[in-house]
Amino acid sequence: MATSPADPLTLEVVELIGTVVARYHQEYEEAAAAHALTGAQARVLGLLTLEPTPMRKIATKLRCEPSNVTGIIDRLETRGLVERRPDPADRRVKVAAPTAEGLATARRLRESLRFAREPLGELTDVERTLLRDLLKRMLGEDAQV
Amino acid sequence: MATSPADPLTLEVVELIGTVVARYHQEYEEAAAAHALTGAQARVLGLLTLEPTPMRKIATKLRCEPSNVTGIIDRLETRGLVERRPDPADRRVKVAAPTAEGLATARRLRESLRFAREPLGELTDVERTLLRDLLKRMLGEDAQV
DNA sequence: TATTGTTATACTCTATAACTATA
DNA sequence: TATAGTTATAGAGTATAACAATA
Repeated sequence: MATSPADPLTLEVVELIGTVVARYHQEYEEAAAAHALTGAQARVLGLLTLEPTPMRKIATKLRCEPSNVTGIIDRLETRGLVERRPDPADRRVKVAAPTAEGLATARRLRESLRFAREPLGELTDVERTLLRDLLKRMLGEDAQV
Repeated sequence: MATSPADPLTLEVVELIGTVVARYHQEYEEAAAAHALTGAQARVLGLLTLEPTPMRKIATKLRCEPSNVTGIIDRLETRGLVERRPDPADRRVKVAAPTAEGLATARRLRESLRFAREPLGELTDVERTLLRDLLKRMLGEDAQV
């Protein structure tokens, strides 16, 4: 507690972060909608492009109940963007994996996410490095998604 | 376009911002849930504590359709946190305003939002000032919510 | 005629609980 | 027994379209 909750500087930074969060979300949803995806569908598809993932693990990463994942994958599968594969090692497990079309959609989606790339263009390399280090320290050692 | 999309430093900062966004949202939803509110309800209640607001204007600020606001205000009103007031100047307009209990709930909610206040405690005043200025430049002149 | 708010409808996301098939 | 995934159910947020009251 080095800082009082009412510290004006801290409150200003908190508000700025709130603005960043709002803008980020807005752009993400818009980019997803431009590909006829919901935000949740886009997030899951993005996850799967990193690595085909069992249903249960998707739920853990999304911090939601496993029953929700069933529906999201259902809808992505209906669209031909994802498929369920059996796990040879454990027949209870179903591994969700992107199709070729799913990979292509995810790539286009990623490229359309201008946010934080365009605004960062306003900064110099030195400033970006500074920002990176400040965010890292703010997030602590465990700064993984 | 001063920066290539593939610039590793930029990508790292984008990822860090993504982490901040994810953590911020998670904490916001948890804080809202701790007060038996959904995220949308908490956001609207927070808005109204700044200023009683016509339904239409709430929709604009939330960037959603006016029909959605009806439901959100309905639920807040049922809980006794918000009330609809007629606008003397235009009888079509209904102004949503927080009740005394709504104001108290909003204040407790605000105080429970530790995010970005606690992590910022890791930084010195100089660093916080630096972070503020970088975020401001990143967001541009129109850095309003 | 245009605008404000509401209703009706449909879809998605969400959690909870019960179910199945495996382990 | 325990675990992975699903189904059923209900509540909430969302958009669209049609509507009543008012401007």
